[in-house]
Amino acid sequence: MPELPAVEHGRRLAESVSLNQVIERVSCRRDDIVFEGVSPARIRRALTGKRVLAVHRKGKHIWFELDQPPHPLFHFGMTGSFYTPRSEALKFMPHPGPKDMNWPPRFAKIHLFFSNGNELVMTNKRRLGRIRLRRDPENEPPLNQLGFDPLLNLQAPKEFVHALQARNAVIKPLLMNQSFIAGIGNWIADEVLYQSKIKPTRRAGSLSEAEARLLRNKIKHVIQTAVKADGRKDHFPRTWLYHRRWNKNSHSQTINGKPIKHITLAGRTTAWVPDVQR
DNA sequence: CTCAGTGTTCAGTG
DNA sequence: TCACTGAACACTGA
Repeated sequence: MPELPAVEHGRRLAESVSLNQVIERVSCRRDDIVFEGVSPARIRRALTGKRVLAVHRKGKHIWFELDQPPHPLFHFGMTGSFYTPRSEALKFMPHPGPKDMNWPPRFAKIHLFFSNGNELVMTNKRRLGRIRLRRDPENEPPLNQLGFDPLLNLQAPKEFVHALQARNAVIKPLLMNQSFIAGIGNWIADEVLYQSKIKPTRRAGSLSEAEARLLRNKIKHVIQTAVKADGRKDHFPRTWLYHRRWNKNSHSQTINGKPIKHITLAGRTTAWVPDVQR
């Protein structure tokens, strides 16, 4: 599910059920991939009886600030999500068991029970997500390796222009480089380049100041708009490439009738519009 | 049966 | 150090 807007949606959901609550019970099974070697016993010991003081996000990472370390960090990978018993999205979650048994959802990796009766589950279908424990999350990997978060700390235009001009990298992979900017993934990179009229194979250092400024503003615009849509992608503006990028047949086109081309960059499918992007 | 996918990391190369 | 590529991870759904 997750680039920055979807992760922020998850953060808000988690905050809404857990803020100032005590974690009364933790249910999880051993999973040495998702829990990165942390045993169920250690997770339970770290979380049970602790109070949630805040739920933070940087880039695509979420972490709970507890009243006592270590603090849990969550990364969704490509297929992770938070759910509560009242999540709308649960209706679309298939479950192999009898009907009306969609709680906890399929692929649940950790299930938290709070003192106010609320519950929160993190699912992870493909197991590319991670749940970690850190004593000082912001000053340890992976959080301290992240670049600036474009929702919380977007660079000033001048700084951003200079940061781009200092790089020889291809612009699209650079936008997805989490140590440069934290939170942009495949579809947002394509969207902001399309809206900025910049060809995804351009070198960052080749952008004019005007292009770099426009790109910065589109990053801000796309992310803020997607965050406001709060998980409802059908609320994204109809002009966005997003709605049409997945159709990979040779006739796919934008809302204005411009052909959409698909190439591979940095191992990822890249949708772009040659008539618009230079 | 094959393959791509809203992600990340690591090894190998230049 | 920087930059790029490909493979690996893991598994569902088209």
